Amino acid sequence: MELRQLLEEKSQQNYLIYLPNLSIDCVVFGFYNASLKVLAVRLKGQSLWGLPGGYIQKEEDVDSAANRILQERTGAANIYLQQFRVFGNLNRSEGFFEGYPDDLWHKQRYVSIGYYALVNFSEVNPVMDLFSDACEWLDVQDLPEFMMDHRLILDKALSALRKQLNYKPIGLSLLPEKFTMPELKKLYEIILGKTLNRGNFYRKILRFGILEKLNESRKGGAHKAPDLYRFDHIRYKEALKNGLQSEW
Amino acid sequence: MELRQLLEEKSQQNYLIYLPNLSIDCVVFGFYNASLKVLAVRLKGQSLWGLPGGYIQKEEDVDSAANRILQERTGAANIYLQQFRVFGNLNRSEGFFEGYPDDLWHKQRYVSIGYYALVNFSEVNPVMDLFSDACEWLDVQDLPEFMMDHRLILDKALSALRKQLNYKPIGLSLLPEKFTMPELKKLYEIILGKTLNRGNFYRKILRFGILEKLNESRKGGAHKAPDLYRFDHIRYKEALKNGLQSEW
DNA sequence: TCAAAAGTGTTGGCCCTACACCCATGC
DNA sequence: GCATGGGTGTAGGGCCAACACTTTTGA
Repeated sequence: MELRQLLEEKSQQNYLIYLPNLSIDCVVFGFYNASLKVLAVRLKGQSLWGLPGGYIQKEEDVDSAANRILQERTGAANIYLQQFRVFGNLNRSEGFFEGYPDDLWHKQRYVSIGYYALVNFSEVNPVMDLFSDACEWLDVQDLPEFMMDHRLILDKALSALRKQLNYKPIGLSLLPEKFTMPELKKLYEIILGKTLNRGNFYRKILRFGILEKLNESRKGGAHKAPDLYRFDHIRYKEALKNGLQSEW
Repeated sequence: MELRQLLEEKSQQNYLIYLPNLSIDCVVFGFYNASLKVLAVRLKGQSLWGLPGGYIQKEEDVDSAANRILQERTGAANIYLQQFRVFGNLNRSEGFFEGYPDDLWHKQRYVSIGYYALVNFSEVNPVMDLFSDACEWLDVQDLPEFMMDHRLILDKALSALRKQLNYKPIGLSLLPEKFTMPELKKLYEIILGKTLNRGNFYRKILRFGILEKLNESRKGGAHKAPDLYRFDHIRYKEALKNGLQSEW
């Protein structure tokens, strides 16, 4: 079915179910093949990509709404989800639904609450919905054009994530159960957008005391087999709560 | 006039002017008499205090709305204003307008966008509005009970501010033009909730390179007269943009 | 002259940088 | 063996905490 017809059919119903003028946009990060990925959707018949998003039910907490929206898209529950910013400029979706009737639900002015999520790539199955004809992982290093201000939202999410590296551990939600130091280092490097010194990274990460070294190594690749680690979940959660870095 | 009558009169009008279900709450910090203050209002005939807040006009950016609301309350423009979090729980104002008609504007479910502001205490004149019978500075160390979830919002603002100390300079908006090191140290101590070592604080702050030492001292107090400093605005703004502390 | 506050000096330890050096592996 | 990447060692500098010392002021 065509997008226009679908939107107009849903429009009336949405006014009854959801809070008006409010939306949620999710920036879902995954890590795969030594690169950072973002979940993106493409509306039927459109060329531009967008972030997965949705609306808040009239009788639903905002955080619950974000969780629900994410679960619909990924099939995964209990995802690490972090509200990071509100996008409330008047003109942020200007002209996007031009030609559609003015009372169309989707043509409202939206104040959007931005969340970012960190997920284990292999546990996620991107799910399309009625309005989209694509829901895929895109590489953060090589992004196509996005609709409305979704590229801005993505950039702000990345910079919020980058800030978080300075006082919280990361990786438990993004990496598989077992991983190597070079993989963890690569993750940091991609988020930060710069290369790090190997030895110094090893020592700094180990000093955090959130890693457990396993008696195994990742065989099979060329060259020396790197040691495998996993996170100590208890210490990791403590570090999440108490913060890592030097404070006043 | 009584609160109820006032609210009911404004109610209809508000539906025309503002976006429904959305509000803004401002945590306005000031520094005076060696203690941290917060601007609070009290609704007519109510015992509990609340944060100054307001609504977003249908044709207004969210950030502009926050600025407008603050200017109405403080008379000051160009205030340092920072969005820090959305409060979107369903039950956050539960029962507050019990007994009022269900279609009252103020009885809606609100998703509130939290901002904190840093202002120069002496440049602010707290302004009451129609609905309140008090608008005052309260001491952060000695707070009364607040309505709804406003105490939570205040606490989250403080902790956001505390986090900001780790990567941004502070003080330009809170202190007078000229100030002493003990005053700046006191400001940090109050925000952080702990005492700092004098010598180490001096050196660390000076190393930031955002202070200019003046050839004056604050005479008049007992004991040795402390040197006066002021911020180098150019370097201060650079530090605000680039961040201060150690990063990856 | 004395107490209290402001300002400066000093010491040891830790972390950070940079780089060098080994080790393991596939070709 | 050799190139490549993984893991560890090390030397120098800077920041940090803690504490001691000096200076300045009003009473």
